[in-house]
Amino acid sequence: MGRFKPIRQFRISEEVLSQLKESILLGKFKSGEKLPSERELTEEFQVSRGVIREAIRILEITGFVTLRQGPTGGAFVTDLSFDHVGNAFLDLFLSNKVSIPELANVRLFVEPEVARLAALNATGEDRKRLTEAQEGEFLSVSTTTARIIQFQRVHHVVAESCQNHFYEAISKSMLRLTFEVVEAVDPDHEALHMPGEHKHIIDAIINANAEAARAAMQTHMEKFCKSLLEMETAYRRKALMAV
Amino acid sequence: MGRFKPIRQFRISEEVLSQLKESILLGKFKSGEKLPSERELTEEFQVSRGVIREAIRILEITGFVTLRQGPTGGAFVTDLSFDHVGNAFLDLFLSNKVSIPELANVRLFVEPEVARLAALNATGEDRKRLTEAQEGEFLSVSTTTARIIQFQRVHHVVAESCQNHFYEAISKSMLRLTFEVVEAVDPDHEALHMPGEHKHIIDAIINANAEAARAAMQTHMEKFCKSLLEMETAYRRKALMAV
DNA sequence: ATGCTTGTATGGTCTTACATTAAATGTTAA
DNA sequence: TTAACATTTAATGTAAGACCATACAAGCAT
Repeated sequence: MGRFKPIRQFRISEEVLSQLKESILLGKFKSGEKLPSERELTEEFQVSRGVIREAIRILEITGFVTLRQGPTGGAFVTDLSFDHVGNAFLDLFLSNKVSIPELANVRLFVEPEVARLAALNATGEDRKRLTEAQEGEFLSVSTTTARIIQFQRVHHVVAESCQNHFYEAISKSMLRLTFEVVEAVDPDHEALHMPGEHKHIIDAIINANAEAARAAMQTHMEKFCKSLLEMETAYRRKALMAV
Repeated sequence: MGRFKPIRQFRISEEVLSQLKESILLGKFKSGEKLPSERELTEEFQVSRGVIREAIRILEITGFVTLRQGPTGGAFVTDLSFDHVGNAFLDLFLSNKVSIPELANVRLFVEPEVARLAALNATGEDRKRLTEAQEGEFLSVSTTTARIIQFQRVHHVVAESCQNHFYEAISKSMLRLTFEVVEAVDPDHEALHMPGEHKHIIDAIINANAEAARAAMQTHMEKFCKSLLEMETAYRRKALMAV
C-alpha cells in the first residue's frame, strides 16, 4: 500500500501555467487587464524567466492572453474566442484526421438546424446584420479570397444568430475548413455561388419562419456540399504539390 | 498598389514553429519519429535554444509531439488526437463562453445522428467493442469518477463507430464537458444511470437498425439531458465555491 | 548471467546580457 | 505655442552558456 507519497516531478512551467490559468478563470485577472510583467512574475513564483515565458506563451497560443511589446506592453487577458476550437479542427484536417466528405456530411446535418434556431432566436440586431451580410454579397470584390469571405459572412452571422455558442463554435470551425479547401482549389468559374444565393435562408430567418429557414439551408447545403465534394480531388492534388 | 513588401516583424519563434509544423504535416517527420534534439535544431536554424524550445513546447501543447527526457528522449511526432479539440472546448466552457443548456441542446440533436450512423457503418470490430462496453457497465467500481468513465465508455465507442471523425471529435468533446459537470456535481443517488441504460442503443446498432438506434439514443438523451440541466445550479454553486 | 556503477545524451531550468519595440517624455525650431 | 524630432524607458524578444534531472546504455564486478 502507498506508504510514501509518489514523487511526481511536475514540470515547473506546467505548475506556473495552471496557476496563471486558474487565476484568469477565477476572474482575478479580468478581460483587458494585464498580468504582471515577466520579471515581476519571476519574483513572485521564484522561478526563472524562461519558465514564466513558456507558461505565458502557452496562454497566448490557447487564446487566454495577447502579448504586446513596449512600455505599455505585457500579457493582456482576452476574451476566449471560438477561433481556437477552429485551430484544433484545422490541425486535424491538415493532418488528414478528418476528410472533406466527413466535413460535408456534418455541415449537411448541422447547418440546417443552426438556421432553424436562428429563425427562432435571432435578435433585432442579428436580423439587421443578416440583411447587411446578404446585401453585401452583391458588392464587387477583386480577389477570390475576398469573395469567399464575402459569402461565408452570411453563414457566420447565422451561426451567431442561433444563440447557442456551442453550435456557433462548431459552425465557425466548419466554415474555416471549408474556406481552406475552397481557397486552395480556387475555382475559376464564378458559378459556385451566385450573389443572392443565401436570400431564401435569410428571408426565412428574418421572418422567424423556422421550418422554412431549415429547409432553405438544407437545400443550399445539398447543392454546396456537392460542389465541395467535387473539389476534393483538386484539393488533394494541390496539397501534394506542396511536397 | 503594393509595390513594397510589407515589413512584418515575425517573431523568430513563430517562424521556427511554422517550419517545424509544416515539416511534420508534409510527412518529413512521420508519426513515431523524432525531431532533431533542441541543440541540433539550434545549429540548423541558427537561433537560440530558448526559441527552439518555445516552438517545440507549442507543438507539444497542440498535440503534434510528445517530449521525453533522457538519452533516448526527444520530441517524438505523435498522431494528432481529438483531445485537443476537446481541450479548446473545455477552455471555452470554463470561461463561461458555452453553457450547460447549450451543451445539452447540441447533444440532444447530434448524438442520435451519431448513433444512426454507427448503426449504418460500424465494423465487426466496432460491434465487438460495443458489446464489451455495454457489458462493462455491470462491473462494480469504487469511485464516482470511475463510474462515469464506465458509462461514458459506451458513448465513446459509439462515436468511434460512426466512421466520421468530425462527429467523433464533436461527440468526444461534448462527453468531456459532460464529464466535467457530472464529476463536479457528484450526484449521490445512483439513479442517474442504471447499468444497462444503453442496452437498447447498442442492440440497435449491432443489428444495423439505423432508425431504431437513432430513436433509442434520442430517448436516452432526452432523459439524460434533463438530469444534466438539473445539475446546472449545483455545478454553478461548486464553481463559485472555488473562489 | 546478474546486479551494480558509471557514462552520457536529452530535456528542463537558471542566469545574465543584449536587442527590439513603442509609448512617454523631453527638446528644439518654426 | 505648436509641431517635429530626439531621448528615455519599460516591456517583450532573443542570445549564450552553464548546470540540473532523467533514464537508457555500456561496462564492471560479483
